[in-house]
Amino acid sequence: MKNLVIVESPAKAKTIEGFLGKDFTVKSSFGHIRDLPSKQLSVDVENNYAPDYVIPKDKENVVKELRKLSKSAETVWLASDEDREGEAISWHLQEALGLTAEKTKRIVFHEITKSAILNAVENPRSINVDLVNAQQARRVLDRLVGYELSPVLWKKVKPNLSAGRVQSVAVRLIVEREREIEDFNAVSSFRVLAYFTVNGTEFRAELSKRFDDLKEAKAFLEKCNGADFSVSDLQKKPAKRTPAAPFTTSTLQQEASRKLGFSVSRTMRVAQDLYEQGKITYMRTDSVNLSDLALNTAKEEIGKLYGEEYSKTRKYSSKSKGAQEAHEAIRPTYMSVQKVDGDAAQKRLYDLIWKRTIASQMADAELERTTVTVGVSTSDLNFTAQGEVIKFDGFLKVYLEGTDDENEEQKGMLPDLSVGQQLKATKIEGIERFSLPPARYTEASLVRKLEELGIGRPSTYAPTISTIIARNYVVKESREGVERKYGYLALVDGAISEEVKTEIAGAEKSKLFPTDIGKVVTDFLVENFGEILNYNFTAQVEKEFDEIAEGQKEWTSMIDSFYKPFHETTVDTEKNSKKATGERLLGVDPDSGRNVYARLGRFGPMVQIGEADNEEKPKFSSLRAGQSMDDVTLEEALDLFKLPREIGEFEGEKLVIGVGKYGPYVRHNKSFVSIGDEDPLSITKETAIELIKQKREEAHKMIINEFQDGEEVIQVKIGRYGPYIAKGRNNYRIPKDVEANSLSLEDCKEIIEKQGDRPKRVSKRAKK
DNA sequence: CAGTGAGCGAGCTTCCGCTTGACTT
Repeated sequence: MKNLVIVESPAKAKTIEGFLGKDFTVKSSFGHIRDLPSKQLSVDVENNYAPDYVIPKDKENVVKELRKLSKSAETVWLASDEDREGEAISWHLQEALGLTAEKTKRIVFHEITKSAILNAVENPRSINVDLVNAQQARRVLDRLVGYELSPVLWKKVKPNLSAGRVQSVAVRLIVEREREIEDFNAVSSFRVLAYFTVNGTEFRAELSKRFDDLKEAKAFLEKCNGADFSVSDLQKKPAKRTPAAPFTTSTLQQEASRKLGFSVSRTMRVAQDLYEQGKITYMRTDSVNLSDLALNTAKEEIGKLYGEEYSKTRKYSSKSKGAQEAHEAIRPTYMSVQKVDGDAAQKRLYDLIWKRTIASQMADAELERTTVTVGVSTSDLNFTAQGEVIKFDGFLKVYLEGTDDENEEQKGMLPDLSVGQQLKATKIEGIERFSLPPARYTEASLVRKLEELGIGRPSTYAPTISTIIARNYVVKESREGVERKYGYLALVDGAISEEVKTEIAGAEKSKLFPTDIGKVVTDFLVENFGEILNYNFTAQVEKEFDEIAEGQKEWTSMIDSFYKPFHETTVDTEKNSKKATGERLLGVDPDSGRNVYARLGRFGPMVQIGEADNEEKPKFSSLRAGQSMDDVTLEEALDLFKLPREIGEFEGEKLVIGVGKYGPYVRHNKSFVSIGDEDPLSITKETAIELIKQKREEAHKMIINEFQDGEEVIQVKIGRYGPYIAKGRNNYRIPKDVEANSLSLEDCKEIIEKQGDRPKRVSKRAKK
């Protein structure tokens, strides 16, 4: 073999191999091939921060193969991405494969086109050690922060917690937003709207002033009664709209969330599928740049589909802070492919990417914006209305970026009007409106905020969200709003009516809420490790990484000046700070006269009666799902101690209501049945029995077939992942090509036999 | 799988960024 080319992604390897011809073998490293082992710190803080890199288990085979191939190759071309991480990947490859400088060449390209790759091969260089060192600094800093902070949390808050440069700031954003919302006081005011009809077209105008209360609004409506309305001013102004830049990872996640309702991880999964099928370019990128080839084919396509006048070639440049620009923007591989085969999600996401990319290369939309002012004969106040007419649709023909602002109103067309024209108001309304608290984060808007702060990378946005949810710092939830009353006035046909209407306020769909744990951990970290929790921390260290990359700074001395004071703080905090429990005194238990607290315990949020250092031991109870340490009342806390309770007998066995790890339940003869939304304090015996019967029926429905095999029972059942065979405590997969309904006892035994002696399924508790 | 929360102490947990599959009851 003459040439071995190593890239990061296997899909990329396949494409490039086609460009390079048969003298080149192209292989993938599947990302990083060496890393710090996760079991230990693996950074020698006594010895100039020497990192201890190892080849992880799941990369052993990759490295083995690359080592073999590189031995027989004349030249090894390291073609990982041209950013900090990519440079480090090349360096680790060189080290791990034992490559000599003579036979190794480093090449880079930003777009996967034949000319870009051939050009890269013509211009090889050697590995940029400064850039590698910047990556080592990044890696070592993250390890030191994560692996020194997390153990402090285990000691001072709760085991199994984690902290890090990225995740802890993400949680802080959510915690602080929640507190802004909690502290928010809605102010109401009266908005006045007038409806006019001209030549059969109705339009709505809003009074330039809002009134503080109903009385003022009513007084104004009384003035309007019998007044004359006329157009006092009419302004027409041309305006234009410009298309959004092509997709990056972050903007794709935001648009897929707004328009398709995809979670951040779903978007990435579907995009990965499209990428592997060669339909789109790489999906983890912070670049908005399009290759010349893409610009040209987009232009061609737009001309063909919509006409030359719709085309406008635009080059975009990134403005985001940490952008490293190793790839192109996310775009269709072939601009001429308007639709793809695949499942619905793939089709929809591709459609979004195609439209966004095409629109980014289209002409501005030209509009005419009209503002009309309507005077009132009995008042100095005016009504105004805005209308918009599209003169040339331009990119709007294809695509308009979504918005997160739920209150944005669509501007429609206004009828033809002239100054001085008399108008007749068909209706004038006074509506009480409330100011809105800041919006809670969605997954996608959190990603946007993190990107804005330069925190995290395209490959980590989705995993970061998974982590903070897995640690139970944050929950993604929908919550029902509450009914709110608002005042409403209407002036119609010379009479003013007054009403109190109701609306639903504060409803949330798939938003991120902090948990009690998230709040306690954030408060603890902000108090003790303010530097790292600072929103600018990443930006600051990034600046230093850049200096290292430019050869102006030594990476170990940068780490040293960070680590020395940081380590001292961790030691000091471990020694001197009290346990962080978020304890709150709720009041006094009337039965015992002892204090009742809400606090965070080893197993999560709980309430406690009495103190630990008292003679009488304290009593404890976990909070229930939906309850929070911040707002649980004394009464609710005392209710928690009323469980478990007996509510009667059924089939000669006791019925006991309790609340466990998986929510409220009724226990009957060793079996547990979830009671769902029923209140465990008031559920009746009849309801409980009904639920038990339902559960029995459902369990019965799961059984497709049942065989007696001597002493044992073998069942064919239908579960979440399709049909399976159950014997004793063990479950067995049914091969894909087998019809579950037609399985005989012999068939089942054969399948069980084949899958063999699997380890007996044991509960986690039993293992312990 | 429906408990636990004091104290004792062993042994466990943990980061961010680069990449894909294997596997699920």
